[in-house]
Amino acid sequence: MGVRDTDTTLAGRVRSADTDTMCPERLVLEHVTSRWGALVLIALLDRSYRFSELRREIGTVSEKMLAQTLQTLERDGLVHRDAKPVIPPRVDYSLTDLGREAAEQVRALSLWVAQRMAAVRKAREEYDAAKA
Amino acid sequence: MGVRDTDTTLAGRVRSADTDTMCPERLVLEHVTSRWGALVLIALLDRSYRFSELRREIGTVSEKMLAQTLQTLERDGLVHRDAKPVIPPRVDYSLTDLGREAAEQVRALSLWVAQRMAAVRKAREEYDAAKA
DNA sequence: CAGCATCCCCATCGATACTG
DNA sequence: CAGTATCGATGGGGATGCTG
Repeated sequence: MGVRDTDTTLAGRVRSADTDTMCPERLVLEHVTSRWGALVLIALLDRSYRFSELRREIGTVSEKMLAQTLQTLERDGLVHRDAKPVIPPRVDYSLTDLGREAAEQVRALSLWVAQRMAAVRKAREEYDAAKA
Repeated sequence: MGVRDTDTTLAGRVRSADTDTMCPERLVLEHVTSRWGALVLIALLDRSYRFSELRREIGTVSEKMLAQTLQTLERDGLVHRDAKPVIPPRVDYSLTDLGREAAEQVRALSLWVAQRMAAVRKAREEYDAAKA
């Protein structure tokens, strides 16, 4: 998940020039369904979180990826960042109205996957069996 | 994403997947929201497609990635592959009932993104302006 | 036509160290 | 506490060539 779209590398220029394959809608879809993006959005549906709280809640995300994910979601207007001017620093993250809409969609999709997981597993077994 | 009673949120599920790569739910979510997976599912909502038709319809997908995507979706029980024993080969791809459910979720998410794209763009401009 | 096999680049992500 | 900076390896995926 790229934080900046103004990247001047060769790959970046090629990609941003190719609006057919990497349309902006696709990028947003990627931001909300990406590994950490989805987990962050779903977590924030419950309540707001501080940075480290979120990190513990998700459990396996690196500091770097969490920061990057939150910045991307904030830039898209899905997450609100509230940095309080205190020592030690305290930053609260919450969903915007837009972000709540996105998070609910993502949660619905996640719940669907969970509900249908048994069917998927069965399909896989049959597929693998038919191959052998 | 599945919620076990002993673990109300996300951390435990991801953590328990450390033995492998990630939890199976996450993998399925990735299959249906991946770049080519989402496009394939949405295309197949309209009608069944032959391999090359699908390739032209999506426009920028490589042969390799389309084949790979279709196999993954077929293995998950979302896509049905109908290979007719004729020369030259003819293979039709269509959605299973399970796949149709997934495709509708993905389409809903895509439509939401499209609808809210203006708001996202505005949020980005404000974010970028505030940074400069 | 509908793929599979191979090579290889480089973007993504984890790990580590550092800072206000 | 809440990040930023840097580096290395891992693997996704495009390009190409071949097959039934």
